[in-house]
Amino acid sequence: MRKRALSQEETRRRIVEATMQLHGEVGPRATTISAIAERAGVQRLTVYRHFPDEAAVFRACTRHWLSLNPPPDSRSWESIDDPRKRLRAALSAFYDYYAATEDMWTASFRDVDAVEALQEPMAEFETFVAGIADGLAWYLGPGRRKAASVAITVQHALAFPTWKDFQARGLKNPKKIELVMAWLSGIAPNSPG
Amino acid sequence: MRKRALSQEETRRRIVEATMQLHGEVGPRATTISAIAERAGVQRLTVYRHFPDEAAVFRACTRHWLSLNPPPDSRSWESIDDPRKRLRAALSAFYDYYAATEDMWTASFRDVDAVEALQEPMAEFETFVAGIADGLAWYLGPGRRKAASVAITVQHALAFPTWKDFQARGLKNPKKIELVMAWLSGIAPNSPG
DNA sequence: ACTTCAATAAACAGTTATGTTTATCGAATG
DNA sequence: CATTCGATAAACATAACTGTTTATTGAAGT
Repeated sequence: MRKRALSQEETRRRIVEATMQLHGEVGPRATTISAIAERAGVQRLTVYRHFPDEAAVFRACTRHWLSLNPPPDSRSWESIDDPRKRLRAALSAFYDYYAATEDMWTASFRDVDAVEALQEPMAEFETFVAGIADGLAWYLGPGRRKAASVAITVQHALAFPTWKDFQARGLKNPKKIELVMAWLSGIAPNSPG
Repeated sequence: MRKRALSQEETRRRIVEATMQLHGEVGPRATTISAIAERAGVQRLTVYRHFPDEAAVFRACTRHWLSLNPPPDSRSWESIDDPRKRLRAALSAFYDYYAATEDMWTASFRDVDAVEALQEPMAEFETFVAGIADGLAWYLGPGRRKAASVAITVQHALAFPTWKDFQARGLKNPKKIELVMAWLSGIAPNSPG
């Protein structure tokens, strides 16, 4: 059992790949098993042979897509001491990531309420982002009185819909970062860094 | 011809009302003619008798909903001379409006790409908001160098998705306004007002 | 009283999807 | 060379929804 298992893997891969494409193009909500089978060039029954139902395909798709498009790794900016430079680095990493993965995140945020299988990974991602934002905000070290505003601003700045709004208003990524930094200087003008 | 025309009007009203409810609850995309008929307590054929197709029902629904839920009127803050107080008043009006109409705007922003009949009114609303934002930003009178950042910040602040994000992060409306004002003080700290 | 016509009731044909069953093909495996 | 089994092919039953047709009912209009 070698070639057999390989070609089976290959079929499965084609199904997951087709699902990924459709999720990016029409969104998870409008992605049907029929369309997946057609796109993958297999029979509908073959999809059912590999996955019990739509939710299972979606889960496999999410896993695979995340392995191909890993979110920014906080280690890449943790070595930066200056809190403002560190925040810039993080914003830059996230905004580049969003620019490269815009279609999928647009579709996912739009469809998350309607597609049950999407809710857990999306909630996990939002928790991940919020955690990073809180860490970055903490190192900005504003007074206790302003900590909440700084944290919320950084959370808001790191969120995909905010990037998307900036993008729609014609801001390039560097300008987006400058804008967020300017906002923060209005809240905590005397913060270190 | 009196009672006849009235009861016909009444039937039409019930259809439009049912459509409005469904748009707020499940969104325009998932609102079917079958569901409208059922909700309105009429036969499906009766809906077709009043409206040629789904798009026509949606147009009538949009018109009626906007007449029941008119967006903020700029006249209510134009008399305020202080540009920052004026901005606060406008933000307050929009944020109260969004709080009162959250469901409909959430569904509309989510479904706009998928529902053709929604695109024109949504584009019109966004143009309306952007125009108000630009007016408010102009009166803040920042230097030429910072005018764009101020305008984009005010546009962003007045947009529904921004209100929604603040809301999801637990900010009450007054806090939302304070946050936006703090952001602006970071861009144009020496602006008049 | 008689007519008009808005709305009901019930069906039709067509589309698109789901999930399942049965039979067959054909290349990899032993 | 015979067998295994992943994939094909084609059908079935089920479910929603669209848009249309035909016939009927019953209150409003004259």
